[in-house]
Amino acid sequence: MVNKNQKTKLDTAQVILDKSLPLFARSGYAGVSMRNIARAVGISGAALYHHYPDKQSLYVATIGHAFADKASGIQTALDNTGTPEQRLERFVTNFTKQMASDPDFRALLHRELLDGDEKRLKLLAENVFIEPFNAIKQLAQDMALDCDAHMLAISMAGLILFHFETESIRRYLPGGLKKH
Amino acid sequence: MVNKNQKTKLDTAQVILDKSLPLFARSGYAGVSMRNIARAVGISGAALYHHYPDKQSLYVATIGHAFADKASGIQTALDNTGTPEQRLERFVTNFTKQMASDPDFRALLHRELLDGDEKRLKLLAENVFIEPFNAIKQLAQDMALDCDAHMLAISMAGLILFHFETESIRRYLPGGLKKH
DNA sequence: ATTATATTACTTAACGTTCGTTAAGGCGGT
DNA sequence: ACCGCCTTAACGAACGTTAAGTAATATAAT
Repeated sequence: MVNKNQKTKLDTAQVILDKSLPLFARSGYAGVSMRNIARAVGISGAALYHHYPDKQSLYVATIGHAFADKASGIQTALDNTGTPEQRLERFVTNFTKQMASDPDFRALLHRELLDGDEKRLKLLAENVFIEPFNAIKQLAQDMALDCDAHMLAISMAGLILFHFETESIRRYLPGGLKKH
Repeated sequence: MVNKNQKTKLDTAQVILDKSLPLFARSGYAGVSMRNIARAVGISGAALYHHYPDKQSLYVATIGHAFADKASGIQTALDNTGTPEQRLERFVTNFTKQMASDPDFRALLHRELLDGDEKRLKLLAENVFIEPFNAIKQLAQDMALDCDAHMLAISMAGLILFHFETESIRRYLPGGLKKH
């Protein structure tokens, strides 16, 4: 009989990923210790090494898990029904809602853009962003916009994400409160 | 006679700020040790404590110094000659050039938006960004745009900064190379 | 069915290193 | 003689990681 007990190795490994994600997102790689993560999971520090060989591997697995989750979420925002204008608006709305609902993912994304090495950035680009990126490029062509599609896609993401990134500081700049 | 020797306390304190800035920008607060900074400056670790009481104070002084520098730079990009359109284009050009020329400042800015506490963010907002922010809001009014001036100013900054932020990952997304 | 063996998932203790920080003192300029 | 600026040496704490052992479960042999 397999998995009679619920606490198999796979389960714990998943719990570790789920618990370490917000820690890494909030404090960054160097700001979170293995003992910290272990405490959040509810096991001893040494137990982490039965699931991941070292801290770096755990970190990579964590962002991999987070980005895989998001990639599937973003993909559902991409359907090809309706006029290009409708599709664009639907995508922007969905993308904005998804980013709004997950501050941890946003923080992790910004951290990776700051600190990620070539390998991780390439993985991130090819596994998460290439699909929505190409979808927006396609949209730009369908709407017969004459501007650079690459620039347009980046600009759209920037417009959305930067408003979240500056959320914490905009309270100190003159302007409104209810923006979404 | 004051300051006959070049190596006064003030000078060293400035050198410390200048040398620690790129370190903090590249690796973040927790990723840089006092001994690291000391080595970059060329003094012993203990000597740092003759200029700054602890690591946190040194970090705050570093970002304060970096942001004060940038604030004066941005201010020169704001003159009131010409039509609103000319002023806007001139400001965007200047702002973009300044951000392009200082990756360390950009990294430090993103890190502060991620990690800065209330006090530091407030300082940052009131000492660095309020002036260009208000200038853009004024521009929006002069050009009789009917959109929200607060949103517009944030969006403009986001459009510029996000392109730099994603510089490292755009190499892996289909699109051009020469963008500026 | 019972016993022996292996494996899994964890524990506490400890290792060597690096961390922020302090103590104590040297050395040149006033 | 004093003071500003620096040194080396050392402190305790926290770090990533490993060692050794335990209790429970699965597998296999009798």
